[in-house]
Order: sequence, then C-alpha cells, then structure tokens
Amino acid sequence: MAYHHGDLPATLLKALESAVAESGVSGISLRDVARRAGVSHGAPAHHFGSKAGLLTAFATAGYELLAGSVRTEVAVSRPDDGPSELAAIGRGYVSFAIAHPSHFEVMFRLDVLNPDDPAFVAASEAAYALLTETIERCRVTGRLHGRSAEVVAVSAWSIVHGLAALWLSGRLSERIAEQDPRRLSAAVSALFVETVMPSA
Amino acid sequence: MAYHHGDLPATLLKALESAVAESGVSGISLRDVARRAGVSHGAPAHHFGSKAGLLTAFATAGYELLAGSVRTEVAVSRPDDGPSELAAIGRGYVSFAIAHPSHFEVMFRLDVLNPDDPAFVAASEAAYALLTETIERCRVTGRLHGRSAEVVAVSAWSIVHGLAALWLSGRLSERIAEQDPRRLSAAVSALFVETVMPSA
DNA sequence: TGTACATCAGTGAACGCGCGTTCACTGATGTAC
DNA sequence: TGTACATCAGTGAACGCGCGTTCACTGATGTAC
Repeated sequence: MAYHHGDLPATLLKALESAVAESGVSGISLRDVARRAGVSHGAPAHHFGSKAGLLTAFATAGYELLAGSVRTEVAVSRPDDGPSELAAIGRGYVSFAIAHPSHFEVMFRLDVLNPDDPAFVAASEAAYALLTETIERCRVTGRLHGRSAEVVAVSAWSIVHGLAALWLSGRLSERIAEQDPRRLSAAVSALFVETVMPSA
Repeated sequence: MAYHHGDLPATLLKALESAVAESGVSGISLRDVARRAGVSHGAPAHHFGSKAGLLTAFATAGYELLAGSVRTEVAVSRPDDGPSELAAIGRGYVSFAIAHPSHFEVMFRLDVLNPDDPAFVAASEAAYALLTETIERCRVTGRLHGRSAEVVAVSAWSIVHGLAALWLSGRLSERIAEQDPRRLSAAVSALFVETVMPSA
C-alpha cells in the first residue's frame, strides 16, 4: 500500500457517503469509513481530527452540492421571472436530495457534527441566500401580493424540505401513485408557485 | 427495589423519550434507558424483546399522539369545512412535533426500528388516513378546483412535515424573526389553504 | 547530480469503554383447592 | 384461612464485539544547497 495516497480526504468523504447510504447516519463509524477507503483506522484523524470533523466536512460539501443543484435548475428557468425561479429552486432542492441522500441526511443532523465550524456555516448561509434573494426579488416586483416574505420563504423551504425528507424516509412513496420523484417535485413546486404567486 | 414495578413498559417509554431528547436517536442505548428507568439493563428485553422493539413501540405511540393532536385541532375548527379542517390538520401536525420532538424524530427513522410491525403499520395508516379523508372531502365539495388530490395531499403533508423538521433541527429558527412555532405553523398552514383552496 | 535534512502522510498497537443480548436465577404474585 | 404450585417480572453476571482516540513509529516526498 502506497504511503501517500494522493487525495485521501476526498476518498474518505466518498467512503463516508457509501457508508451512510448503506447503514444510515446512526450506523457509521470512523473505522468502517477507513476500511472502505482502504487505509488504516487512524488515518481519518490525520485529516479531519475527529469523527465530528469528518461529518462536518461532509455536510459542508453537501451544502455546496445543494447550491450547485439549485443554480443549475435556475439557469434553465425563465429569466428575470421570480416565481419561475422559485419553482426552479424547489426542483433543484429536491433533486439534490434525491441525488445525494447521504449528504442530505447528514446536513441536518446537527447533533453529530460541529455546527459552529466556519466553513460549514458559510456554506449553509450561501445556500439559504439563494432562496431569500429570489423571494426578495418576487417581493420587489409585487408578486407576493402583500404577503409576508418571511412566511412565504419558510413555506417554500418547508414544502421542498418536507417532500425530500418524506421521499427519502420511504413513508411517502409507499402511499402514492407517482413514483418519479422528479415529476412529483415539479408538480409540488408548480402547485406552490402557481397558487401563492398567480401570474394573472 | 420492588420486583414488580407496576408498569415498567410505560416507564421505559418515558425514559426513552428523555434519552432521545438529551442525546438524539444516535446517542441512545438500551442500557441508558434502563438506567433512567431505575431497572437492570436486562429488563427492557423482557418487555420489548430488543432495542428495535422498544423504538418501534415508541414510534407507534408517536403516531397515536399525532392522531390525537390532529383530532384536537380539527375539533375546534369550523365544522363541515374541508379547507379549515385541512389547516387544522397542519397546525395539529406541527404542534405534535413541537410537543413530542423525540417521538417525531424516531417515527421517521425506519432504519432503527421494525417497520413491518403490525401495530406500527396500523398506527401510521390511521394517522395518514386523517389527511386523505379530509382532502377527499375537499375534492368532493369542489374545493380542489380540479387539482390532483394526490399532489395536494403530498404538498400539504410536505409543508407541515418540512416545517416541523426544520424547526426541530434548529436550522430554521436561527434564520427568521418569528420565534413562536405555533404562530409560525398557523401562518404557514393558512397561507397554504388560502392560496390552494381560496373560498372566493 | 547528489546529499542532507525537514516535513508530511499514513501505520498499527494499545487504551479503556459502553454496548446488545443471553440466561440461569430469584423474588413476588396469583390461583386452585 | 392455609398450603402448594405455576406463572410472571426483573436481576446481575457473563459473553464477545466494535468503537474513537492517542501516539510513537516509519516510509515517502520535497527542498536547500
């Protein structure tokens, strides 16, 4: 085994992703992650300090992936139209969660990571800003119809977060006909935007 | 210590609740729960078989509490009015989650319990039925305006579930001005019902 | 090009710990007569 | 009322295990001259 791995931190993060996918956050251990990465169990500490450090780095990467997924959907939405941008954010949020369920799960488990880590805080703020900026744009252009921007923002975040969480928990898909999460999230996002911000 | 405790199963469930509240689902152990209940660490197995059995019984009780909370809110809503019943369900859902965060957390962690347990399945079906029955009532009285009952049901569940999950994760309250979860859930539920099912 | 040396990355043994489950047991309770 | 017995509830010792963290170490890499 080569002593210098090349990019062990990245390999460990990938190993963590598959470990979470297989056994959930509660089932993961540093030693198992090291095993999957093919290194000794002491190696992770060298790069991440502790188990919480590894999970924090993973969650931080999750927020960056989330922001990327949202930006991708927004890029293909109708330009300069707040509501369709908001619907795009919803689709981007859910499709991130579906594509990266392990990241999604860890990101909201503040009990197992270091929630004050500066990089983690910065990444999560940046992702949240995407939502608030769009809602602010809707407000400025009068699309909120006088509704509280805060209530609209919380509702929008809640509906996509809930959809993603319920889908991933498996409690949702077993109860409904629609089995394609992308179509479902598009329908839910559209319902929200069309009713809360009708164009007519 | 008396050999016969009286109602050890109920005491163990209460001990589990406080253990989850203190250390989260990932931090709980059978031995700690037994310690909190003041019995030997072998006692839980006598009543629940295993750790998963205890968690399953706890989650089942959670669904029953959820149904109770929803029924309580519905009982004080405007009678025979689907939409205001739906808003009441939303408030009941969130106020259950706020009042019983430990139950709420365990209920959706299918990885740590026995998801095929008959009592668990029955309790969760019963709770879900409260939602679908109300939406069906709205559909019959024409309040869905031709929208898919399934999409409306998923959206309604998602928005309250997301609100509860985000609130409990702590990621939400640190970003907004409103600090009273009951007022917040009332505002979010009202926004959803008033826009999706306008009375005019 | 070669050599000395500093830094870095990963090893592997060791630590102490708490865990879930099993099981022979003992003490308490309830029932039959 | 008393006695024998069955059932039930909880005990506590024992098991084997995997865990997170520490730390002296060794091998690899990069730099200065």
